[in-house]
Amino acid sequence: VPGGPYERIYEAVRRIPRGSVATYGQVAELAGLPGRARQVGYALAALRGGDVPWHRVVNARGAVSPRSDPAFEALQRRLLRREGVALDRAGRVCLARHGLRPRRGPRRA
DNA sequence: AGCCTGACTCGGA
DNA sequence: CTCCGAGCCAGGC
Repeated sequence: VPGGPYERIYEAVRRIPRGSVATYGQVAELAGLPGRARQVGYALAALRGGDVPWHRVVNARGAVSPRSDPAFEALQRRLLRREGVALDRAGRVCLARHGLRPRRGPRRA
């Protein structure tokens, strides 16, 4: 739905740099919807392809949120890895390294 | 209208 | 570390 409230969320997700990830809460804030992390998940669930890098969104623990179809979880991890995002043994993203950070660049030598 | 569900998060036990 | 409860919003019945 173009122009709908979801567009702001999608727009925020598009702003996540390649090789970085953001939490649902951060996306909500970037979209101007503080405290509505859940709505972000809902909006992303409504995605049907398109140019939204949904795989760069993870939960506050840095883990890929469980979803109805586990196949997508694997896909998300694969897409992240393809972008150079490191995942630990527990399958969690190193937020300290790839987490969206206003202060410190995501990419650091 | 109410009730249930879901890609969430936080604080407390 | 894990489990629970409360707050959160949109949709479907």
